[in-house]
Amino acid sequence: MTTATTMKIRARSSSDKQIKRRKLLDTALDLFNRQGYQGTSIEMITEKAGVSTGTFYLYFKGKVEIYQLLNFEGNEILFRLIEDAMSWPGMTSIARLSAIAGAYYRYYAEYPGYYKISSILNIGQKDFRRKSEMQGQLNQQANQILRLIESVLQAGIDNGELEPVDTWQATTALWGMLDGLLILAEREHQNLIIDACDDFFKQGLNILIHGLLKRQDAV
Amino acid sequence: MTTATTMKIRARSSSDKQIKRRKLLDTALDLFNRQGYQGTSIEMITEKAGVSTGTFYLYFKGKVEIYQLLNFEGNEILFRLIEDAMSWPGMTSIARLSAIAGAYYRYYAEYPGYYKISSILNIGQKDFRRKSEMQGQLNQQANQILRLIESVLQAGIDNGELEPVDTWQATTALWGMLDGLLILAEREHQNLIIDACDDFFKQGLNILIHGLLKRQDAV
Amino acid sequence: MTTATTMKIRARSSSDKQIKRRKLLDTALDLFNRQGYQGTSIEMITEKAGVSTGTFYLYFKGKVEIYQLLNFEGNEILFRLIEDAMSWPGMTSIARLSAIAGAYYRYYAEYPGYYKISSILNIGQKDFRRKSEMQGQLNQQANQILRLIESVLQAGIDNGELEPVDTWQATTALWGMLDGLLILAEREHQNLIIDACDDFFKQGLNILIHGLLKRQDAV
Amino acid sequence: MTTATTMKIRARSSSDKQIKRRKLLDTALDLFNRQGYQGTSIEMITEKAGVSTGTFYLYFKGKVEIYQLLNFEGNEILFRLIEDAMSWPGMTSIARLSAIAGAYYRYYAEYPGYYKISSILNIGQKDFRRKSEMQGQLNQQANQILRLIESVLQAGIDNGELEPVDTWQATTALWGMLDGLLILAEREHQNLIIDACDDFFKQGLNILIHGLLKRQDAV
DNA sequence: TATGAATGAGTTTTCATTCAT
DNA sequence: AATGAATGAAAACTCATTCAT
Repeated sequence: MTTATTMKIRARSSSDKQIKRRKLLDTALDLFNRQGYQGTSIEMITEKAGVSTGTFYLYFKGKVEIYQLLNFEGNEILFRLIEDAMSWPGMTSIARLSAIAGAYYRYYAEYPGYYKISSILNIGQKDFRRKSEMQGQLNQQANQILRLIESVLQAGIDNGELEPVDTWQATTALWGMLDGLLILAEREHQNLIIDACDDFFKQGLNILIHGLLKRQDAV
Repeated sequence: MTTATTMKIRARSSSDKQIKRRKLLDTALDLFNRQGYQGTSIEMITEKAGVSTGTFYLYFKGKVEIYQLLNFEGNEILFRLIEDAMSWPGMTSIARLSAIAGAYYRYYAEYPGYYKISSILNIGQKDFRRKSEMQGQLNQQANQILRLIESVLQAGIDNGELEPVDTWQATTALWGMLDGLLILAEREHQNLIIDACDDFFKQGLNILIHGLLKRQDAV
Repeated sequence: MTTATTMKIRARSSSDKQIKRRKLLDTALDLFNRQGYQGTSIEMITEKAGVSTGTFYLYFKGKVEIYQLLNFEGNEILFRLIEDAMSWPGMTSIARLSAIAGAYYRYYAEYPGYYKISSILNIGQKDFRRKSEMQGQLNQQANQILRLIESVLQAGIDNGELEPVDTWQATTALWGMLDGLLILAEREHQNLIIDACDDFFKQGLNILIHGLLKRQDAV
Repeated sequence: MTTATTMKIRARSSSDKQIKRRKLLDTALDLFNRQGYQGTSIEMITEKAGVSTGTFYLYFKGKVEIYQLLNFEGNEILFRLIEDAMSWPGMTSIARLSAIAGAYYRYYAEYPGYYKISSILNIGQKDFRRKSEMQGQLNQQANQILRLIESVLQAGIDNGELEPVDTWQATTALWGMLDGLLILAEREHQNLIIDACDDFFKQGLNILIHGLLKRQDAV
């Protein structure tokens, strides 16, 4: 029993395990962002996290799983940010939509690592052919968010703030636009065309919301 | 003695070579769409195209090159569609914007393969670190399109149709939104939530354009 | 539970690893000798060594590295043989030169594998263009040997045994001649012309040394 | 029959063929020197020589053959140089040996391309396993040269100029030494240690010949 | 639990040679 | 005689995953 000093400490308690697991997740997130999914090997992750290759497989089924778990986490963060932004009573629907957009932007700005792996990176679809149980969960999460927005739009229509549009269409439109703005922002940012991301996003949102306001003319 | 279109024919004339080249490009496009970039091997492409491995390298420098060439082609198609859509004299700026969006939608609907490899797929960034000569061209192409839109917006502002907004911001906003809509459409389409893509896209655009029209109120 | 020397054993201890590493080095040396550098593939080495392809890369960076390591080892053996041969006190310079030659011959005779890869084989220069860190070390080793000989010649001149010739020229001459003799011996040996290599080498050396002795007439 | 202007001219006459053949040989020699044997592809040779890939195989059986033919040519040149150097009547044996060495040096200095492919470059032996008919001829040539030297030594011994040594041993010794000197010269030349190759070679030869002169003492 | 050596299928790419034209 | 498109068997190297310890 004299190995204590040099050997790596085993995760005896459940919290030790959690710490190790977290470390692996964080390291993977960082590397997926920097090197891409394909460009990140398990060995890179484990080495940087200070564990052995084999240990990785004690915590995760494989490379795909850890990637999907990170996406899951990201979606949860985003969902919570959006919920928080909408939780103040007495907001108008427009203000709520604005808050949702703001939350998405915060997610993009404050959790770029999570944002980027879901939107920018993409995996050779082959990897996902089989293990799709979690993929289902991921889609569910995305849907939850959309449903939240839809409910806000519905409320806005109900109280006369907004035009009576098809709520699901308007929801996807809104979300798609926000998404598109961020993707473009990200893309152009790298090309140094956009510097003030913040403004860029607000301006886009502004135009969009005006389009939803009542008293608009048809094309 | 007509060789017709059967395989295993030696490409003697330059047009034979063009046909073979096209076959390879088309096959690659198909596979990139189905399996992703990383998930598609040279062998898959050549086997499906009915040529040997070596032949591939007779026509292309490597996997990266064929991928970039396909992107280039896609961008060209899109650019031409947009130009065509705008080429009618006597259109209002609003109508022109509408036409641009319509062209983008047509691109998405009629050339889904091209659309998908540029927007949906993404490559392990590593592969593109070095060979960036063509990458430069690709960025230029994307820019050309944005500049086109910007000029339309500017014209709309000049003739009083549109609010005097920052044209570059509005351009990126518009494009980003269109992009985002299509991405979402694509994503949701797979989940079978959206069936009438067409309507969905039009509705989104409608909302957007109203936001740009004059006489809008500020948030 | 002694694992003995059977294959397919996991190298747990560091000495196990050393054994496996050695096995790979020895196998490579053998194959380089028999098939040449280009004619030897990694697969040949690993198959003969009883490990998988991947294992090779666990121990060496690549084919070039293992080749250079073998050259390095060979040079070290030669250097040690020469040092040993000269280490007896009270030898005349002539005797020392003779001992050096003898050591070189021993190297040729007892470590033919090492001898051959450095002198006979040659690599497609392309492979060595870049990775030259070790190549530098290899050149240094070769130089060390030449400097050793030079010092012996200098001593011989200083004590009047030898003609006062340019020591560096004489050194390279001596070494080149030894080298040439062995190369010819090797070449002819394959053609079965020379059987008594030993004598052949001694005779050559004899002639050479007489040329260096004092009291010689000029041509 | 209107293709005359643009098409490449066919080798109608036998001399046309010879010219094309020579061009291929010369180009190959140049490239083998610069890129090494493995580093030179048939395509490189044909492109530089201005013919098509297929044409190469009209003139040569393959890559190995052209390499061996070049070696053959080189040996012939060397043999003729040596013959020429010895052809003057009334030379002493010592002078003849000196002349042979000079001829070898001239070969090295004036036909470096030929010299280098035979001594410095080497081929993965695998390539030579089968096609050894020509290899036999090459060995014969080398032998011819050695026999020539042997006859000179014999004459020198017969007329009392030289010690009565074993002529074959002395021959191989002499030749091996010359060879070794040039190899070292070449090697060190690249490392910039030797600048005056000429002197270096003469000095080595000088030492050697003195060793063969009569009235030498035994070791 | 934890390790990390071992695996081997899989990938991109090269090139001597062939053969239809 | 000449072409050059086509071939396909290598080759070097990678890496997710396994499993003996």
